[in-house]
Amino acid sequence: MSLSTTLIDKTFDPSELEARWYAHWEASGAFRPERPDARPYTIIIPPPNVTGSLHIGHALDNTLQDILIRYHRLLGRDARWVVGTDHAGIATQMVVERRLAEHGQPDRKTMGRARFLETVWDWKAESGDTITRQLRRLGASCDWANERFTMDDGFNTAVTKVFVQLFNEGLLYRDKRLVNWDPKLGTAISDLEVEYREIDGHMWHFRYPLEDGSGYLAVATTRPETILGDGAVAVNPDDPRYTHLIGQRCRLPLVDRLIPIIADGYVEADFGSGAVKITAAHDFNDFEVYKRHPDAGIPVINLMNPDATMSDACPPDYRGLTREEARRQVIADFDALGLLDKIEPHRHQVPYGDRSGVVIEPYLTDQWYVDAHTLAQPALEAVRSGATKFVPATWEKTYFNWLDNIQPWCVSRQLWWGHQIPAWYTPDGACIVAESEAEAQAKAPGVALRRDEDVLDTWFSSALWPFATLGWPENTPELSRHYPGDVLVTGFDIIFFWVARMMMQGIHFTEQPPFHTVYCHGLVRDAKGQKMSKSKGNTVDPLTLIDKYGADALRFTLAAMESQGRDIKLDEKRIEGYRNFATKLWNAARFAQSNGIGAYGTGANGIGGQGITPPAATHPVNRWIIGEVAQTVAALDAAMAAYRFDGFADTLYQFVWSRFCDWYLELTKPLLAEGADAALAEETRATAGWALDQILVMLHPAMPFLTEELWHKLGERPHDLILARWPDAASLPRDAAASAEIDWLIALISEVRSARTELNVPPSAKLGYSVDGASEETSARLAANATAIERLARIIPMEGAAGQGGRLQLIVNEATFTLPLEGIVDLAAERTRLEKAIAAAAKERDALAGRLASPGFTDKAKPEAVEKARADHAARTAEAERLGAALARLG
RNA sequence: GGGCGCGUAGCUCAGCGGUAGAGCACUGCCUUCACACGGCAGGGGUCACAGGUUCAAACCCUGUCGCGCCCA
Repeated sequence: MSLSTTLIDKTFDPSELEARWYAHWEASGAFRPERPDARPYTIIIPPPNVTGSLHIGHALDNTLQDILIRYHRLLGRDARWVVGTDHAGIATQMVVERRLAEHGQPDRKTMGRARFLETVWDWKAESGDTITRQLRRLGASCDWANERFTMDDGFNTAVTKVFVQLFNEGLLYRDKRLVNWDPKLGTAISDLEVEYREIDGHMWHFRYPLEDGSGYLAVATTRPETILGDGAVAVNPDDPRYTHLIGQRCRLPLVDRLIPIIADGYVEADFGSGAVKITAAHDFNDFEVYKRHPDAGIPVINLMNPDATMSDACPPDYRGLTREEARRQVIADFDALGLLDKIEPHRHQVPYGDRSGVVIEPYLTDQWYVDAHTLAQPALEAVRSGATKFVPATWEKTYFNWLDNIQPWCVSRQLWWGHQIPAWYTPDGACIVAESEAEAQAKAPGVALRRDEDVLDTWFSSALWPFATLGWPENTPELSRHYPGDVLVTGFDIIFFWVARMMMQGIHFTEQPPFHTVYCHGLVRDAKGQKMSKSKGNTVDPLTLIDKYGADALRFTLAAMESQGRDIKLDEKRIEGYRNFATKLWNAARFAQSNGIGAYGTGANGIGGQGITPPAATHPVNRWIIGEVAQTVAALDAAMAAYRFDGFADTLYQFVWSRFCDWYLELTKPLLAEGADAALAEETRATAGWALDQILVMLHPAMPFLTEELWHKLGERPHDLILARWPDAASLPRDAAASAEIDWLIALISEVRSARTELNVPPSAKLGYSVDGASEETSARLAANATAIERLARIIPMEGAAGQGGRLQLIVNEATFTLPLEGIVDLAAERTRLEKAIAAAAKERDALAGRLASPGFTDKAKPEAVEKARADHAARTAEAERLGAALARLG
């Protein structure tokens, strides 16, 4: 591609230039320039699912990260955005299994583990670059050259080492506990993968005959099928209805088993019948009760097979039935025995697998657990001490709450796709944990070993992402340079998944928290505020939006709407508006180019195009815009330091459109016109070129494509914009006198325009004016800015005083401007206009007077506030007086 | 049941102690030599409600009402 300067086209086509620039940046290594002496700046991407595709939440998350990375790269930091994808165990395995079914191929079990895994790797190879391609469309300037994957060899080494070390430290162990079992997927799943749905169910009341034949105990349950596994009945110790039964036994119908009646505070007397069946193997609460009563002899009976059909532990009649069939059968059998007391409608929470959509079964199995409670303590301390900060800080509470109550973390999954657990079993059931089979074998010479078939929870490996991506467990230069990272940018909904686990493992294995800041953004919702979901059909595809409006417009929209974690209601109108903004800048650059304004410091003077130091401008408008740039840079720096992406975008929007385009370009048109002072024109072209360059740099983090294109269109450059230098606010000159003059000029022009419109003066009519009470400074300014005033306000000075007829009068500071409008102006309309202005000034004057007179204000308020009130009061008083005089002159 | 957050212009949202802001939408005018994806000007808010603190409250405190989310 040619980087030579060319004329800027009349139309701006985002798609063409986006593809061109992205390829160029990536090929030229611009995403990670060699900066060995610079301070590192590191962001670790929350790795997207390798077989997923980019949704609008990713677009937000990665836009924010890219803005941070590009900003810091422009600041000269050794910026690195570590990128890669997650193998996403369950999700990916499900996708592949579904594809096999769709294509009529043998299922997983039929084809066997080895062939199935080959199929998954094939699928990963085929579809795995979809999401990374989409990230590129967005403009994400990641370090692709070092892309990682949570199942690559290096990761496998890291995962194995972590597993073995935690095991050796006693922080990882095998245990038989209840897990959330997904009978459809045939695996344990995380608490976080369980969603509770409100279901209209029933509360069945059954009669359990007392052992001594003295009657029945009514037991209420929502899950009759688990009666077959009951090991006890519990009542509240303070429930007078049942105290006499505590310690007795009752006979479990259908099973004909005697079970104890125990007392436990967990039972609520006024819920159900006040007597709760205890099925330790199928209910989390019941399991806790069981553990609290070790002497009660409560049996733990696993009623189900892994697919949730009834197991051989049930009486013969129920074996092989599904959960649902068993429920119906149990109810019918109780009814037949006359032991069904009553059925009440009952709305309750039922756990469902968020991926499989089936009811989750609390299920007693052998699994591997991590002692999360122990690992959580340093992770909590890191945030308490401020070593890691949440932005906004309110999310710390969520983090604390979750880690404070964390349970042992079940890390084994009955899947094939994932890191296989490095544990081997001897024929007599002994378990050997080792980094390799050879090592395991060495510990048990001559014994046949069988490897644990299960794999690790995806989050077990994701937790290592911030350091394993940098080469850990090797002590690589990359690791020492880029770890810990600077900021993790993620949705608040993922604090439990990502943040907490990365903090726990990061601190345990590297002794440092993996990032000093966690920025949590909100969810992207549709324009009505509904959460987007495929089932609702209200999702928006970021790629479609990019096609329609350009990546820059989408990025800018997401940044502008991101205000510290609040959810974003995405309205396409907003994107359209920022597309218009991009077009505005494009046209401004086109205008600049047609006026001989180009890359600052290139061409004849050839300073090299760095454009850091502004030209030594003499004209107030040029000195003013340099000061405005300085102010803008400072505001942008402050916004970035505070992670205020909305403030960053808004500052740019206002500066580019409302300052640079609306005023600077308009005010300098006369200075560039034919016949204007040549030296001044040259100065103005230089200043405009410089200011435009700074705009491109400042806007680049948010709109990288458009700005890079214009950067090159405007002149020969020694380097791409992506590698330019961010302006230094402190070193830019600010001229208070020039600012005051231009502010005055803008106020004057605005006053005139406003009055003209109000009095229906035709826009084309050029009016004469005279001025009274003008200070020397104002007179000088009027003379110096005569051309701009004529052009933008369409008024020219006239000889002599105004006559007695119709006239338009306006006040700017101390001066009164009179525009005779004999026959044109409607006297009544002008009177109304002046009266309105007087009323406004008087209202403020009186309010200020009231405040100044009120007791306490002058001695209790801050001196600055008092001073400002006095100054404002004086100004409003004078304004009202001058307007009053003007009204009097109308006659 | 516990916790968090939100109610500011028609819409979407900033502002969080010193005279109410932005974008979009709306109204009027403008085929002005960068841009109609534009220019100029304008209308529109008792900042949910009720108390309190303060010289001063959209902003701090308490309560009420309405909405949302998370955890159990």
